[in-house]
Amino acid sequence: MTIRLLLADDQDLIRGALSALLDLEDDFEVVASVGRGDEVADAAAAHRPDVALLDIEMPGLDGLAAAAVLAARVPACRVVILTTFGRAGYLRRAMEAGAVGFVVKDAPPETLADAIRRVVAGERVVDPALAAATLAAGDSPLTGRERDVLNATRSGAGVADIAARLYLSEGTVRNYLSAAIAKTATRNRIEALRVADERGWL
Amino acid sequence: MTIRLLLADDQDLIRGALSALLDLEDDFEVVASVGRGDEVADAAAAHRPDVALLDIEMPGLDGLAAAAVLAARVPACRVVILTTFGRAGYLRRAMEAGAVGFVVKDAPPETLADAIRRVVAGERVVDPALAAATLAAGDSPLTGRERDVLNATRSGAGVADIAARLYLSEGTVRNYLSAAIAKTATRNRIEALRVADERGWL
DNA sequence: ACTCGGCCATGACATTTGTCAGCGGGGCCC
DNA sequence: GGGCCCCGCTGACAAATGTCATGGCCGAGT
Repeated sequence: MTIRLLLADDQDLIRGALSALLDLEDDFEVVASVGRGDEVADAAAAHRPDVALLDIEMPGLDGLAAAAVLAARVPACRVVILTTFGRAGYLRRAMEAGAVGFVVKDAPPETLADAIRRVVAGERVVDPALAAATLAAGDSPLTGRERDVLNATRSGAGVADIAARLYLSEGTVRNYLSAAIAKTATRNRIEALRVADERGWL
Repeated sequence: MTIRLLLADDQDLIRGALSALLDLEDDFEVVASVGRGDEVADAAAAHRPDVALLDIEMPGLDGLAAAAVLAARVPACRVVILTTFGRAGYLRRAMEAGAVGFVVKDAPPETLADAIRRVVAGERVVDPALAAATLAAGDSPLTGRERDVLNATRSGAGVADIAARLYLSEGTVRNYLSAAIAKTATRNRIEALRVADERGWL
């Protein structure tokens, strides 16, 4: 019985290469391959893969969101997240989105095939080290608004810009920023953003 | 006549996948595969590849530096940079380092094989759009110190920290930062860092 | 009913950051 | 020698940022 796969990654070359790699295995068949998150669900509905391999960074819809849509629309299809970054927050969010596997791109090549087979067998597959890190990072102490404001900081915008974009007063924005800085135990917004990012508190 | 290839990418899975992809071509043979920049030159010396495919982000030595070393130690080996980011500065630096090809990872899969063959034939291969962007970005107007200070900003450190790290007065640091902000036509250090990054002014 | 927490805001304050003008020293090139 | 530019510094000022106290409005839980 061959395992039908869907591949989603925004980098064409990587997608092609992964496809080539997976095709080397006799029991795998790549039945669909897309480059945007918002094409995942349609492709899965059309081709009925057993497993969807989703990258996180994708245009349209990120892999985590795509996983959630997929779980709702094509529940028979198991989701494995395949990403560059073994960030704690990604893993947590992937699990919440219904993924059953999580593989980082610097794992040895056999890992992927192995993970796919185990997922099909009903197991959950996660790198143990990453799982530990995720637990260590704990839940995000940031409130929704604090997250919003921190995220808006990413572009380098000033308080005024953020306030405008979020329809808040400037003072409020500064307050949230201050709270975020306190909770991350840093000394300014950019450090706060960096550690919140690392901890997956986004 | 088969073309001998060396593959350097820090992500095992990607390296394996690319290897699989390239092996599909009858005239290619992957003779070496490494995961660190500082292993490139030795591997090339040992296996005498015709073409080295180097990723930029690598531990030990980045792909650009590795290209320079390779050009000096194994001049017969042509260098193709294979990277995620089609950033103007990368291309410029790649060319300065002696690379003859530059392929981005979201190019269509055939592009890579094509680029390799053309490089072997003596051509230079660069995405035209990227080449144009690189010319548009122009040479860096930043002075050495301005670069240093901007780079130190990356971690999110404040003026005082940067001054300490660079053995400068705080006022001087602020002046350089101000100059960098002016030259990038932005409004604060973090925007300045972002655009300088994009333009390859590092 | 009461409390707690998130949300949004204000005002006041200290600190940091960005800008500007100006100084001296050195290297390079005409 | 005289320009020119980079380097490094200072001092002064305006603007942005971070902190704190305080208040009101909600919804969820006890």
